[in-house]
Formats: sequence, structure tokens, C-alpha cells
Amino acid sequence: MKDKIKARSVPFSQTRSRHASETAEDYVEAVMELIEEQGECRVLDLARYFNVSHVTVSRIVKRLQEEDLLYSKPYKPVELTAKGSKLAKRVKERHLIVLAFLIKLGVDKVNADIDSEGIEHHVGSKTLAAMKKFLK
Amino acid sequence: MKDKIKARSVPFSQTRSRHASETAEDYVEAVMELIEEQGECRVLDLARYFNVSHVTVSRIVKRLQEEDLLYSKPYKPVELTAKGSKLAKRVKERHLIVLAFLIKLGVDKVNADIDSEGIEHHVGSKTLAAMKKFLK
DNA sequence: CATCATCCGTAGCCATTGCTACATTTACAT
DNA sequence: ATGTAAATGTAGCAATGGCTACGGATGATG
Repeated sequence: MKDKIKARSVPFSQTRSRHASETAEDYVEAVMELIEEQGECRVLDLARYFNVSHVTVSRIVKRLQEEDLLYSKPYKPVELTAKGSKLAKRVKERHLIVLAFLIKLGVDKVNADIDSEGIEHHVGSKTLAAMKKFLK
Repeated sequence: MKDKIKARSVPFSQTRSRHASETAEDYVEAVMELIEEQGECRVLDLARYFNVSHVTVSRIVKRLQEEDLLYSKPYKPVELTAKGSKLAKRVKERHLIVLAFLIKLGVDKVNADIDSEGIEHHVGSKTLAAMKKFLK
């Protein structure tokens, strides 16, 4: 009987690393956006963007440097590495597709904004392709 | 200039509690499903379902008891409280809608299964309504 | 009713992401 | 050149959710 228990498609074993990856995606996307909008991205800019303390940002930036996604010297602006930039572009494109998709589906802009930020991380390539097709 | 920084729609300040809520939703849904399928839900059933150790399950079940979502005596099956049961029904219905939506959108069942489990937690009432409409 | 396998709880470790409080660096203005 | 405000780093705490190792409870079986 017990062997009939179906495991989830996405094992919880990956919960922590999945969350860490989502953070990485959010941060590279934010860094790219802030650099585009105002030329540089400081720790405090990210803190304001995410509504967290600068301490939280500082620690996460440090971790993402070790993952070769971000780069910065102490007290200096945060920059994207080549790897981070590549990820950021992919994430932003996916985000825009999800957002446009929700709006075309009939969701108002405010809720489409909110939901797309949560949904984007869980949209696999197949689902993304289906959304793109729907948009055409 | 700095005041032009747009905060995210979903503040990161809520990240931890949001994750905790997602866990709660996943657990009540799993408990309901396991009880339906095999009459009762044990800690080890949940551990197998989520692919985590029984220790992780045990601690989360304890927390969800304090939140009045689950109920169980030591070494006894896990049950849903009235509050937990209500939440579980809501979560399951939303999950099924998201899954059906992805399939109708053209995503294959395997990927629809995977993505729906991640997406469901981020589908607000407006987006859910739009998905329901699309299904008709 | 004694034994043993299975189930479950506890102790204690780590990583992630929040926080406040305090220290340090930078940069600008006088 | 010096002082000060703003920006950033560091120390250390909490909550959540992973884990292994160990021990106690339960229940089935002889």
C-alpha cells in the first residue's frame, strides 16, 4: 500500500536550493534593471528594490559573487559577470513573456505584475513555449 | 534619482513567511490526498511524498499544529483540523485548475504536473478567475 | 507476553534569509 | 584638510527547512 504513494513531481529535497536559485534570478534581474535605469547598482538600491535591509542584500551579493553571477569590490557598485548577465537576460525575457501572457489572458496589470513575479520562476521551457504561442 | 527605484510588487520582506505559507499549503493538500487514498496519513507517508526525511516532516507538522491546520497525537496519524481541511480544499481546487489550464494551453502532462506545483502558490484570485474563464 | 521491525521524536548540525546594532569606508562640503 | 552624512560591512540573533544519529513507542507475530 505504502509503495503506492506518489512522490511529488518536484521533490521537496530541492526546496532550499530551489529557493536559493530563485533569489539568484531575482537579484541578477534587479541588478540589470537598476544599471539600465540609473547607470549603476548599489547595495542600498537593491535593498530599496526588494524592501529588505542592506544587510540582507550584502550577504546575498556576497554569495552570488561566489557563484560568479555578480561582481563588486567593497563599498563599490554591484556589477554583473558575463554569467550573471546571461542569466539576467534569460530571466528578464521569461518574466516579460509571463507578464504579457497574464495580461493577454485578461488579468489586470496590477495583479499580472504581482503574480508574474511569483510564477516566472516555475515556468519551464515547455510552458514558456506554450505561452509564447498563445501570445501570437 | 534614488526615489525612482520601483519596489517589487511582492516585497522580499515577505519571502520567508511566504515560503512558510507555501509549505503549509503543500502539507494540508498532501494530508488530504493521502487520507483520501489510503485512509490515514502518517509522518512517513508525508516523508515519502515529499522526498524528505521524517524529521523534517515531524518538525513541520508540529508547526502546522500550532497554526491550527493539522492535528495529531505523538505516534499517531496526522489529521486535518477544520481550518486545515478548508485550506486544503481551496488549495487542491486551485491546483487542479492550474494543471488543467496548462494542459489546455498545450503543455504535456509531465511538464504541466511539474510546473503547476510551483505555479499554484502564486496564482492570485484574479489570475485564477482568468484561467477558469479560459477553460470554458 | 516477549521480541522485533517499523514508526516517530529529540538532539544537534548546516544553509538561507530576515533583523538590529555597531563599526568602517567613502565622498562631499566647508 | 577635516569633518560629517551616507553607504557598506560585520557581529550576532531568530525562523524555516534540510540532514544524520540515536532512542523511545507501537504494534504485530511467535
